[in-house]
Amino acid sequence: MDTAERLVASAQELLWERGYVGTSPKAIQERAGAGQGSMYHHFKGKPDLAAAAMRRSAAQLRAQADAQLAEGDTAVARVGAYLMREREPLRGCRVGRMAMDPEVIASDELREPVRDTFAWLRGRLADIVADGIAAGELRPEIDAGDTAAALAAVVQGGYVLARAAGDREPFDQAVRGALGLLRAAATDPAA
Amino acid sequence: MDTAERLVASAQELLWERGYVGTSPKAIQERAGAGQGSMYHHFKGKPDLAAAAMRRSAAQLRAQADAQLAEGDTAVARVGAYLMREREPLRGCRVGRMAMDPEVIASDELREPVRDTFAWLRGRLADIVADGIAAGELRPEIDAGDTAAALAAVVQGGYVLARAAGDREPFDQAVRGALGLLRAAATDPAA
DNA sequence: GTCTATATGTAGATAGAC
DNA sequence: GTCTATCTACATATAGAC
Repeated sequence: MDTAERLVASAQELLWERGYVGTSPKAIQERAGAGQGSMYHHFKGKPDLAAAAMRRSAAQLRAQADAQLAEGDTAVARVGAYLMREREPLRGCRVGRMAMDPEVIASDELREPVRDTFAWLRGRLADIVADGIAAGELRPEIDAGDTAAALAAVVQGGYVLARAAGDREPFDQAVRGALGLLRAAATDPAA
Repeated sequence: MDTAERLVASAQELLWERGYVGTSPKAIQERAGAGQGSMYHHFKGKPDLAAAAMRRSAAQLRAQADAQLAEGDTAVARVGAYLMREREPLRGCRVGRMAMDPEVIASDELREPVRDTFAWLRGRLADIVADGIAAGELRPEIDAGDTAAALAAVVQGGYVLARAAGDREPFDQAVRGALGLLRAAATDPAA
């Protein structure tokens, strides 16, 4: 891995752990084993490096989610594969975390990967729920877009609950609870 | 409002907007119209003032939620009153936001009000869902604790989605979606 | 490409006068 | 109780040598 790659990887880790405001160029350099001059040679400054790191994290998260959402043959199974995937709730979401940062939200360039990631995720989930309704698996009373937003929100909010508790259990409860509610919305809840 | 109160109120606002790491003592003083010496006279330092501000915000949030959760006579109505209450999704949750801050999570004193707030909220929601199941309003297949965690998570995650999008709509979709799923878990979904 | 030197501002606090 | 002075460290760069 060359220096520029190490800087991006270090920035990804630190942004995940400490957010944008809490991450200094110096800390990134130290973690990457690179000097000041080196960082400013490869990147224009902190916002530039952070944007590269966030685009990378967003792409990785999307690839991961894409694989999980393809697992299973029913809507409930596919959503379940996404919800129940192995996570580290106490670390939070490396993309969602950025949405709470005022400087990220204030900058179009920094907010873009975050916005696109969740817009894409909600769209994918909405398609799966809509397919489930069309196939007669899910009750037609539920709205596909609203349900998709709720499912995406449960994961993001689960991170908040787990970190607040200092314990992963609330996260696990939240995703189990969401899946339980989705099963209740099936035309045959016993399935 | 005396100086100490103004300092706490200013700290509450800034912690909400910028988080713990992003809030400086100087910024708090300026917003409160107080000098350095004044702040260090009333509080031991930034962590001490922040802890006071967070306890205040936690108490206010809890009082608000307590009122909403008492509205209505069925479980679905009470949860609905809580979910659909007027909020400002783009500002995020002033308590939940703190859970993403590494320095808050690392300090027992700072994390305490956040932990207690969500433990209390999940408990209240779980009681309401359990009552709904006991009354025959909600299907017994759903777990009260898991469902409560999912409902609390939807609100917190809704903030993330709205801020990511730069638009309140995903928040509104998420709470509507959660309520729709809860209605589907009613023994009489048409009600 | 990487290094060291330098610069300006802020973070977070202490000391002591008033 | 509040003010001003002072302090050490860090944030975020730029300049120019190697």
